[in-house]
Amino acid sequence: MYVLCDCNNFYASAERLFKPALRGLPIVVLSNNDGCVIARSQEAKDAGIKMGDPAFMVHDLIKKFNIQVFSSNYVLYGDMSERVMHNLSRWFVTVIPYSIDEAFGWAGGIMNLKDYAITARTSIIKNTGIPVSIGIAPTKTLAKLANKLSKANGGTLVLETDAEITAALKDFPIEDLWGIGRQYYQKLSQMKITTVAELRDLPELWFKQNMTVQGQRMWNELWGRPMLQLGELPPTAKGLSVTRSFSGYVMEPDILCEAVTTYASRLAEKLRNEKMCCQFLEVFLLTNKHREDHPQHYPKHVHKLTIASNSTTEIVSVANRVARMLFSPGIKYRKAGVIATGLIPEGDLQFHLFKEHTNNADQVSAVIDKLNMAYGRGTLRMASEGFEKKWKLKHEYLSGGYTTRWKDLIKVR
DNA sequence: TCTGGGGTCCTAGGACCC
DNA sequence: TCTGGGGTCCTAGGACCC
Repeated sequence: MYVLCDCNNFYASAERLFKPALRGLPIVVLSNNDGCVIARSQEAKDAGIKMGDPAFMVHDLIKKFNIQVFSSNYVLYGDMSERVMHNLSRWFVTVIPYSIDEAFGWAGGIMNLKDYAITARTSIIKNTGIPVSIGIAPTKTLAKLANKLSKANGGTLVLETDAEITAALKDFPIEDLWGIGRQYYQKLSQMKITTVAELRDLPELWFKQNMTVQGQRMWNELWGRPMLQLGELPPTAKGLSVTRSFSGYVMEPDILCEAVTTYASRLAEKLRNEKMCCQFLEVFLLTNKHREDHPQHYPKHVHKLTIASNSTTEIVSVANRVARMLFSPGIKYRKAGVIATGLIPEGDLQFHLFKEHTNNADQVSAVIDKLNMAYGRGTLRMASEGFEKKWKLKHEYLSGGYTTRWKDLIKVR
């Protein structure tokens, strides 16, 4: 049986955990740049704040209901996530994180699954302070569905028999099903299909023809036939990227390069963290797609590295060159990104037949990592990242690093 | 004025090969 | 009058996830 455990209102729950005075008050967490709402406590949902609402458009609601606003604090969420995952793996075997706030797992050979799920949930909540929900079923798709239903069922739900599964599908709205997004929802609505029970009764061929093989897999999973494996540990990423919006518009190549340098060096750090090198480096620029009155420009270029690399100096110099080439004067840029693909493990590096390989660049990177590990990120960095950082993200409502920074430790007394 | 960031998988179509 | 069949690789775009 597949298990899906997820954290309820994760970011909002994590913020509230370290500010107990906020218990019962509505909370929202904003995306990077304080752009839009990406997490809400139950109270904020009740107040009418929707997922993805731009912050400036819900300003009045925030005032009216005294909603507490936070910028996203990924250091805090990442650390809390690890704690939840760790606790979860004490109860279920092969726990595979699916996102920052949920994980799949396997439950085999357990006598009374329903009681077991309740005990596991209680323990995880007690140890982490984060409320979680647990769904268990014969396939991943059904486990996701059970998880969603569990929230109105005291936080756990086990679907074991065919009768239980059929009953669960009966009133389950298709738009809440894993794998049904906006487009498929619209298409199905036009066919007057509204519940998963109705969906499951369509012929298999329909899924293949209208929703590719992914839809076909979903259909089988709904009938209790597992098509999706738990996955490997750790799942090896296909690509890594760092992309950010600017706080304002960028129109000068030098400023743009400061930002791209910063993203590129973060990317190099991420690669080294994963012990991977990239063979390709893509750089892209973006204008504000919400403004129809501005000329739009979204150039991109993929550069093939002669030798795969994860060194800060190399990645930064390539990214900078490409960014300068893509830049076009008179355009108001809003966002830029650097993407590493063609990842290979550090150990499998293929050197150049005719070029001598020196590891100077790698030594520089090693020194950067060592100093930044000891004294904090950004202690040693590339000068081309600039000093003023006018383009830098907004983070007006950032909470503390309660679990990762000594000076932010909560004082009990 | 102000609208996130990081991913995955799949398909169609074009360019090319013999 | 009538112009094949079997591939590969790459890119763009569309759908989805949290």
